Amino acid sequence: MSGKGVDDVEKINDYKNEDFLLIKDVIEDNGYKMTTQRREVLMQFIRNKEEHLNVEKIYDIVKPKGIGVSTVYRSINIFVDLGILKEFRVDNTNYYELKMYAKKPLHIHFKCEKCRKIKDITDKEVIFKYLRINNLLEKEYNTEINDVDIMFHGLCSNCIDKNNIN
Amino acid sequence: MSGKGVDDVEKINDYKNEDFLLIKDVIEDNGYKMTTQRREVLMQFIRNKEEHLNVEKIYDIVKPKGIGVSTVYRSINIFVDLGILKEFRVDNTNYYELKMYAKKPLHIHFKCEKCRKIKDITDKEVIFKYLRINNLLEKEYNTEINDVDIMFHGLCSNCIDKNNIN
DNA sequence: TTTAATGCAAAGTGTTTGCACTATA
DNA sequence: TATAGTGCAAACACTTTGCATTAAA
Repeated sequence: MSGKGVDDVEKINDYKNEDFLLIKDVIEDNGYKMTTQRREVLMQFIRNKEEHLNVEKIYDIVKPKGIGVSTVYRSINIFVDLGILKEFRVDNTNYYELKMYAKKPLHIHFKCEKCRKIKDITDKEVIFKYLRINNLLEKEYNTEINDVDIMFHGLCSNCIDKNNIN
Repeated sequence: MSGKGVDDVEKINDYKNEDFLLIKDVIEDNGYKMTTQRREVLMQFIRNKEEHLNVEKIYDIVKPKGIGVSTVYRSINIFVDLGILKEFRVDNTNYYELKMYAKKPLHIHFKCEKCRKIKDITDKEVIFKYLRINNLLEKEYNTEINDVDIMFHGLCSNCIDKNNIN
C-alpha cells in the first residue's frame, strides 16, 4: 500500500512555504544541509512569527518527533550565526525570534514587570525616531551601528489599569 | 602590641566613603547586615565606577581575602534585588554596574563587534532624546516605563579606522 | 547572645561535546 | 556513497543550596 505519512505531508507543505524556502537557501548557501530536524525547529519560528520562543518550548514541541535537545541547541546556534534568528534574554532565559533580512534591525521589546509578558514594539513612528538617533550617533562618534536591542521594563496598559482599581 | 591590620585600615577608609555609606543604608534598611564580604564586593563597584564587572573578575579580586564564590553570587543577587546593581549580558556573560539612585535610569551600552569592548554611552543629548521617546511611548500606549536597556552592536571608531586602512 | 551570613562541597541548571549511528546531497 | 548531521550520555560552565561554623548587631 502506497501512501504518504503525516510527516511527508508536513514536509511537502513546508517546502511550499516562501519564508522557509528563502531561509533554506541561506542555510544551504553556507554549506549546511536542510535536515528534517532543522526544518522542524525552523518551522516553529515561521509558524509562530509573533511568538518569542525559547529552547524549552521548542524542545517540548519537537521531542515527540524524536528530536533531541542537542539538535535543538545546534540548530538554533547555526541559525543565530547565520543571522536567521535573533537572540535576546529576559529573566535568565534566552529567547529567539526570526530576524529575516532587515539590514539594520531594531529590536524593541517591552517586558511588563507585573504580568511578565513580553511584547514587541513595532510602532513605525517610534522605530523611525530611534533610527534617527542611530544616525546621529554614527555621525557624531564615527561608529557603525549594525544592530540595536532595546528592552523596556515597566507596566503595560493592562496592568496599569488594574493597579488603579485596587 | 596594639595596631591596626591592613584590613582594618581599609575598613575605616571604606566607612568614610560617601557612596558606600548611602548604599550601606539601603542594605541595612532592608534587614541585611553589612558584612566584611558584602563590603568588599560592593567596594569593587564603587572603586571602579566606570568598569563593567562580572562574577569572575570580582571573585578573582576577592578570593585572596578568603571570600567564597557563593558569597559573591549571594551578595550580587541581593544588590540586584535591592536595585543597587544593574545586570546586563554580553556574550553569554552577566556584567554588573552601579545603578545608584536615578529614578528613571537609561542604560546605553555599545558593544564593538571587532574589539569586543563594551562602552557606556553617556552623551547627554542622546539620553535626552531617548527620554523623549519614552515619554511618547508612555502617553501613546498608557504604559509606565521604569527602566530601559539599550544595546548597540557595531564597530567603534577605533575599529572603523583600522578597517579602512586594510 | 541570637540569628543572619559565610565557606565549602554537593546539587542544579542550561548548554556543549564525543562518539557510534543515520540520513542527506 | 561519502560526509554532515543526529541522538544519547557524559562533560561543562555557571549558579544555587544544605549544612555546620562564624560573626554581626
